[in-house]
Amino acid sequence: MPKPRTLPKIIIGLLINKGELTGKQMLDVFNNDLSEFWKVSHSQLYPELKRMVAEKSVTINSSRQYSVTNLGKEQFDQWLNEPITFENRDLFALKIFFVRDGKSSTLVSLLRNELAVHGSHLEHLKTRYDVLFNSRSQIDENYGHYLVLTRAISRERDYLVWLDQVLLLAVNDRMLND
Amino acid sequence: MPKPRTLPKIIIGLLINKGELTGKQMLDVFNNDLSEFWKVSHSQLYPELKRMVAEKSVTINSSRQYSVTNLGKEQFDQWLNEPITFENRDLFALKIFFVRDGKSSTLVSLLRNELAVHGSHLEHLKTRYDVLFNSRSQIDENYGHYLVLTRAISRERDYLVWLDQVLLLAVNDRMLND
DNA sequence: ACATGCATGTAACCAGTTACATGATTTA
DNA sequence: TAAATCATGTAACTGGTTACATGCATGT
Repeated sequence: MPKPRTLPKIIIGLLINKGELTGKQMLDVFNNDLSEFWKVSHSQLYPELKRMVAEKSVTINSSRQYSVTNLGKEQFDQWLNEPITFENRDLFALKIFFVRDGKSSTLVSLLRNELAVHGSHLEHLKTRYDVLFNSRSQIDENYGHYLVLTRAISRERDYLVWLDQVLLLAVNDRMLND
Repeated sequence: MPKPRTLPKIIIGLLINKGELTGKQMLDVFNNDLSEFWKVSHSQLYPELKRMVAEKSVTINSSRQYSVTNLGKEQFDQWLNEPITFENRDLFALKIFFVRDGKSSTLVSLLRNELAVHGSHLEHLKTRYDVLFNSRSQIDENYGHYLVLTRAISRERDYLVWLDQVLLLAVNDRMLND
């Protein structure tokens, strides 16, 4: 089966958060707010919007502004709740981008899942490091490989710290407002 | 003009570092050593290898092992020395993967360039943060956006620290052996 | 010799880019 | 109203994926 399309979901997410938007306004969000994690060119966006109008997940009004339909909202909710696996992991940044409420339960479960996925990934990387680079000569003889592996480990460590912080905040906020 | 193909360069880089390799052996390197930064499926690799044989950047022997030609080496050297810009930045991890010598001048200049590129990118992100999120309400009202921006900033900070460390080591090693 | 598993090969399809083309709006 | 700029639209191409197909080895 073909892999699920994520661009439509992002478009709907934007419309849910920001209301009516033109294509250009969406492009601005993509290029300013989301560009670290997702890129969209206008030649990709406009045909996609046409398709989505045809599929009735969005509507377009006379001044070329798009709005999300109930069908679109359902599709988005379903997408948001699909579990993120290691292979899908790039979807995480997109999904949290659409979180409006810092103490939403969706955010907490997204964070917990992400922590689990990347925690075990870091373990895997550390194991590989111990196997491959436990002596100076192994490092010297595969220096490039050593570099990219240390980079990956450092990156994952930093990511986990960040995830932990955000999760802690979210959980505290939820407790305070119970 | 079409965007330059990088897969052939990676293949040549592997062959330069490891000598004769079969397709399967290359796939193993991709999936074990390089998977954090580049993915290749076998159905992409084999046709590419055929193309490269036709273009005479590699040769194949009777036991299906590939070797790099002088032409291939030239192409690789040229690619390695092409400057990396902000748009190209994902090439950095690939290029350093092929660095054999921890005190090579190529490594040092790659690192310096990467520091410059990501240093200014971090500045840009921090500026955006200051503009967008200087009050609690701005954070609360765009929490998802706040999250991805803090994530990007943290990631860049960690990356710069790592780059600094590696550069320091490389420079020290070069001085000691002068 | 055949069965099983692994390596290699190929074809159809899709997402995303580049390049080009048209509409619309602003400004001189 | 001409020109210029910006927004929208479209077509061709390509890198990469999925799915399917063939070769080749190894063990029984």
